[in-house]
Amino acid sequence: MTDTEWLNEEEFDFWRGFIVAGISVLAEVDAALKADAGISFDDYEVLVHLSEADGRRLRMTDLSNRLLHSRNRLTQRIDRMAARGLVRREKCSSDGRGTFAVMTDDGYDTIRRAAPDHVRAVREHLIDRVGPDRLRSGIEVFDQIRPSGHWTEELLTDVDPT
Amino acid sequence: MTDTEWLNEEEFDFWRGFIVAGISVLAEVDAALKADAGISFDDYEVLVHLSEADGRRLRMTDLSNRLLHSRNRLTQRIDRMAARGLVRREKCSSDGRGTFAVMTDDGYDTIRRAAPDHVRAVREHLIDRVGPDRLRSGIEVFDQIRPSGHWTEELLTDVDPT
DNA sequence: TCAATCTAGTTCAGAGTTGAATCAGATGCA
DNA sequence: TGCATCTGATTCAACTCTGAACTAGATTGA
Repeated sequence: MTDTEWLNEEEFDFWRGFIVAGISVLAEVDAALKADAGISFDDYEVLVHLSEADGRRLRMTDLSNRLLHSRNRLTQRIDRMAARGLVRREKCSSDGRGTFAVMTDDGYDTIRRAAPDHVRAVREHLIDRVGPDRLRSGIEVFDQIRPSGHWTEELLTDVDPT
Repeated sequence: MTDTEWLNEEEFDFWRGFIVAGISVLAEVDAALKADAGISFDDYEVLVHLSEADGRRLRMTDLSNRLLHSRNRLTQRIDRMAARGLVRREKCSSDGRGTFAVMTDDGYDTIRRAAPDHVRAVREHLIDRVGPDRLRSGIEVFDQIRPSGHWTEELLTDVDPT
C-alpha cells in the first residue's frame, strides 16, 4: 500500500461542506414536501420526470437511471405510487420485457398542487441562502461532479454518436 | 395563494446540479467504502466523529446532532455497531438519563484501516473532479447553506455566550 | 435453428429508517 | 416539598431500501 495522500484543509472543508449541505437540504426539502403536500421527495421526483417525458411515460429502467435509483427500488416505489393512484403501469408493445410507468391524471393534479410549495421550499432552504451572485460558480462546480456509475450509462449515451 | 415565483434557468440548474451531485457522490463513496473496508458510510461517519472527540466518546444526542441523524436512528445504529464490537455504551455519571457512545479499540483499528481507501474514494469521486481552482468557491457556496433544523440547535450554541 | 447469453423487470429476505409512544431522570417553581 | 414539565434515550410497528436470485423475453452466432 502506497502512502495515503490525506486531504488538506481546503479539500477537507469542501468535502465536509458538500456532505453537510447535501444531507441537510435534502432532509429539509423532503420534510417541507411531506408537511405541505403529503408526498415524499422521492414521490415528487418520480412525478417530475414523468411530467417532463413524452406521453407522461417512461420505461422503468430509463426512469430509474434518471432518478439515480436501483431498478428494484423503483419497482417497489411504483408499486406504492400505483396503489395510491398516482401512476400506473403499461406493457411495452415493441419489447415484451418492457414496462412503462405512466403518470395518471391524479398524479398530474398532485404534482401541480405540490409544485408551488416545493419551489418555495427550494428557495427558502437553498437558493435564497446561496444568493444570486454565487449561483453561477456553484453550477460550474456541480458540472464537474458527474455520476460515473452503472446507472448513468444509458443517460450519457442518449445522444448516440453513430 | 399568491403567485409562485418559479425557478429561472440558472436557479433550476443550480438546484438540479446540487441534487444530482449530492446523491451520486454519496452513493459512490458509500459503495467504495463497502467494497474496500466492509463498512457503510454511516458507520464510518460515526467512527470519524468519535475519533475526533475527547476520550473517543460522545453523548448520544450530541453525536446524533453532528451526524444530522434522528436520535432513534442513532440508537439503532449504535446497537448494531456495538453488536459488531466497534463501539460500546457507557452510562453518564453526572446525568442519569445520559449515555455515551464510546469507540472501542476494534473501532479505532477499523477506521484506521478504512481511512486510506475512503480518502482515495473522496478524491476520485469528488475532489479530483472539481479540481483545485474551484474548491474555494465551492466552500463559499456550502458555507451559505447551513442547516436550520431542529437537530442543529445544540451544535450552533456550542460556544455558550454567557 | 437453437443454445448461450444478455436485458428488463420483479420478487424475496434481511437490513435500515421513520414517527409516535414510552420510560426514567432532571428541572422549574408554587 | 411535590407536581408539572422537560429532556435523553429507547422501543415498537410500519414502511423503505439493499443485494441477490429469479423469470421471461430479446439477441447473438455457430
